[in-house]
Amino acid sequence: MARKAGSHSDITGPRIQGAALALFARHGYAAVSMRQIAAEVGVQAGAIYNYVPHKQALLFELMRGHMEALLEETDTLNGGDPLEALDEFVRFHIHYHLARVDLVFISYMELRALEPDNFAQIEKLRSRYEDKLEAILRAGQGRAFTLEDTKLATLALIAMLTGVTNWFREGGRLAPEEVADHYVAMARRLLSAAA
Amino acid sequence: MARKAGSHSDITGPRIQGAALALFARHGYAAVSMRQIAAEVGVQAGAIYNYVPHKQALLFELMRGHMEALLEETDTLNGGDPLEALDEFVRFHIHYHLARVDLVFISYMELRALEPDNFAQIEKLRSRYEDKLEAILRAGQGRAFTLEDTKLATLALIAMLTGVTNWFREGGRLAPEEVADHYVAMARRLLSAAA
DNA sequence: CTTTGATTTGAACAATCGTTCAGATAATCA
DNA sequence: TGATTATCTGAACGATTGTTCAAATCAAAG
Repeated sequence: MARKAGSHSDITGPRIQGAALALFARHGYAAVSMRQIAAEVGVQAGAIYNYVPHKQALLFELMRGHMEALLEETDTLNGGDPLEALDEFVRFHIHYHLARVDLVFISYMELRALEPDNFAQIEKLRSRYEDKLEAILRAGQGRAFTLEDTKLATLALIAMLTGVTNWFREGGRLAPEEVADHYVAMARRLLSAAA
Repeated sequence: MARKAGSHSDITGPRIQGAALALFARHGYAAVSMRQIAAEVGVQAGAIYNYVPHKQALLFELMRGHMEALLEETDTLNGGDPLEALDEFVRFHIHYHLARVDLVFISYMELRALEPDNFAQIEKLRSRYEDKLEAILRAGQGRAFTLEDTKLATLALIAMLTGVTNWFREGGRLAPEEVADHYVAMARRLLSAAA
């Protein structure tokens, strides 16, 4: 037996990525074998190497794709005055992250598994995202917002917002929209923003 | 060669735990081998099994010890009125966690690596800790604090506080005491607490 | 100084790891 | 239809995994 009926790279390629994503999120990069990923797709381990040069690239491409899509999306945010920009950012962050819990999860948890060069690339993208929020806070500092330490507030806010992916469950007590509403309110309070 | 000069379980035991902690934190549980841990201690892999029945127990005992020590410490907090209790909790959390970044890190990151029974045990301990903060918020709800959703505020607060272990660096811009001051202020604002 | 018990080595185990590749089959194109 | 290309299998590779255990050596006790 060799090539399988109906086989096509446009189908198998994405399925490999999807299986890797799900398995990495559930068990961790190091704990998942190429054979497990292949089995999930219904293929032999060797077939994966038609799509990816090695296991590390499988992880790196997932992260890079996620971070770059995230940055691209944030570029479409309008902005307006600092208070409006904050609300918009918080709302976007919550919705975007809740729709991609697995990607968010591995992009944070598996940083250790990246080789140094790859790690540096991802870190650069991550800090570019943080900078966007920091710019909003800095623009409103002393006027729309009251904060002693902008950098610290940025980090605290991001941690608070991203933490939502840890406990949120589809079909739980709150819908994503309600969660976003609450976090907008909490973010405003955290920054002593005018109502 | 067999038993080594100066060997004693009171020394080797803790060193194995320490090496496991450091390596798990840096590379992740699944990515660390028993031989790496042994090498760090200066011993052969087989020697570890005089102290631990298997690799999983090495991780589990680290987590359990951490969570139980954490809970025991929080029992010594005085309390007072809700606002005082909040300040005290925040300050304790920051200091305690900053002094044990590796333990905090693995207790959060390696939950996936726990077998179901062990996971359930750790989760129970973790939720007991969260309950303590939630009780403080609930005690002050509508009076000392203004919050629409106590459970959500608890989770947001914990995420914000624990996030500090991700970026804090010894010898950085802020000392732990200053970090704690800022987080106390931010926590108060998040809950719209009276100054 | 002898005996007992604690501690470690070093080799071995079956299983699994990431990765390679020649050969086989299916899809596609002429 | 026949030739070409894309896709996958299945076996193999050396390395590494967690774990076990008899034998060896050291520490402690009598």
